[in-house]
Amino acid sequence: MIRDTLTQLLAQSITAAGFEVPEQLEIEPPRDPRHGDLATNVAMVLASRLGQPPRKIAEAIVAEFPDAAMVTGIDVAGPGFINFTLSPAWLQQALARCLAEGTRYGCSDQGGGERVQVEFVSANPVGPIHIGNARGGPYGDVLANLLQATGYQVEREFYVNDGPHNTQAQIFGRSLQARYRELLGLPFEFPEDGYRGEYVVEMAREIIQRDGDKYADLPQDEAGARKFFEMALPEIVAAMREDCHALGIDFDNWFYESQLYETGEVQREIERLLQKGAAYEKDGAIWLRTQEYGDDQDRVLVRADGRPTYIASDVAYARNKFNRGFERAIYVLGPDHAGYIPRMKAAFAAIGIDPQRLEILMYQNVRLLEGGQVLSLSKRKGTLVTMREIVESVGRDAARFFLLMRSAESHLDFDLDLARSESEDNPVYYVQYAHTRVCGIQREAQAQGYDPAAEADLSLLTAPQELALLRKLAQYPDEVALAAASRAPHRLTHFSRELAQTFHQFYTACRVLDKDNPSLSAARLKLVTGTRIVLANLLGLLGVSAPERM
RNA sequence: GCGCCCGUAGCUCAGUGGAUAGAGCAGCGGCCUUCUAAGCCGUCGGUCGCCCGUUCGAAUCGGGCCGGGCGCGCCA
Repeated sequence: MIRDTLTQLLAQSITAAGFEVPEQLEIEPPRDPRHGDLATNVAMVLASRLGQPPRKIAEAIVAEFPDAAMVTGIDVAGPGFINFTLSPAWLQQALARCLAEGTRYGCSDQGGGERVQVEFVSANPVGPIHIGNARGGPYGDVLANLLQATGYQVEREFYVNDGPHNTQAQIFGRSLQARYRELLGLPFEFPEDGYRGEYVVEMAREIIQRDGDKYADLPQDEAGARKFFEMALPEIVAAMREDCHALGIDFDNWFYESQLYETGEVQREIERLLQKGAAYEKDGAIWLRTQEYGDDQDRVLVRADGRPTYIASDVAYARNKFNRGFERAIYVLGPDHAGYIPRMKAAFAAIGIDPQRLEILMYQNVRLLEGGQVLSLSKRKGTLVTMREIVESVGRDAARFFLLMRSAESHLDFDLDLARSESEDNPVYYVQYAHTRVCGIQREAQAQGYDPAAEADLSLLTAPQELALLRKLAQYPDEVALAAASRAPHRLTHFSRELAQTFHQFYTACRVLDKDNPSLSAARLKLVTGTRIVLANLLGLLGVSAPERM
């Protein structure tokens, strides 16, 4: 990559100028493109250590900088920045590389084949996936795509909280049983904090259609509720799978919490913790010493009535993940799990899992806007907006793009009207339209008899808009690497808009197919093909379609 | 009360300790005889919530305050 090569050359010239190379040598694209393609602050860093004027140091370094074909200009600017301008020759070479690598352009092997599991969505199996969980879907999915593209072996996992002691499953089972009895005209009691969504009534109706009043005699207690939950579970999981699929998300593995109980892993983990002294008994319950590892208090592992809490199965689950050979486990969690993070980190430290191998990423809430109003959502009233409804309302492409536009730690306003609008305002169309225009040019070129495989003289690409587009294409691999490393899929949506904009500007300024200038046309066609490759790769990472016509 | 996240243009948000803080939308004014105008160009718009500190340099790091969101169960 550009940066690596330049970093080496820079280090050489720093040494040649008689300075010590700082351990962190930073070369970054400056915010203002007028300051060149890449810039370093190394002279200022050295200046404060040596007590010399930064510009003087910068000039000494620049004087030692070897001639390199890739760089056309090196300037000392501002307080002491060294700015590099990449030569058109280098940019043209980057395009050649892009054309050669095709769908692989932008990929790297920095992950070194490390096995990573990304667990995301993992909504409680008590109903459809709603918008609160939905944001984690595209986020986890695109993060997984990014890691794959940068050389990791990635597995996507959905954790199904169907454990026998899950309180939410209990409440859901009781709600379903109540609806079932209600429909049959039997006496029933609807739980106070029960699930009031219409889907629960429909599920009860389906059970009656299938099995009639077969379950009328089941007691209205924990066991009865559990039975109803288990009856509904396959259907709920199937629906969640379909909902995710509709958003373009397909998990490699659906892991069931109940499995951890069936295999005895939860029990074994509890015993191991007691033996190690990481857990202790108090007030009839078993507590995990998470406070020693930074939690604000110890946490109950096993309730006084003998039933383990979710922490017990989560700890067993974490060990299970690493036993399956993953070197790194990434958790993508919603904002309601904020308090869970220190707790789980402490728990994992207590069981001896290297916290370095465990990453917990959190995203913030989504607010839905429609007609300029914030939609108020309530689980109690059953007015949750589901992921399925979003996809059906705005389409998969817009749903994914909009959910990915903001950084995860920032609250997200999802404007349904804007996402639905097939207009210039919609950023998804802006990007897709660039791809469509590329395809239009290629169609026209084919009709006019251009040979897409023909050699072209890329050195003819020197117009400002051509160079700007070349720069953008050359920048792409660094951008993918950065988005992956900083776990920031939203960078891709921003980059895709920038690339689309640069292309639209090129399109407006530079006529590609010109009968009077066949060699320039051939070169521009290569640039257009490169743009198509990067747009398609980018949209592919985002899981958004790249249409040939709109 | 404690913890996590956020506070940047009228709105929604980018911004890796660097240079004159950016984009989209909204507003105003232009551009279709040519590969799709779902596009392009110009213009207006800022005490980066406030204060103090660290630094050669702070929207960015630290402390304190103010404002908003979320979380603080032997629920998950």
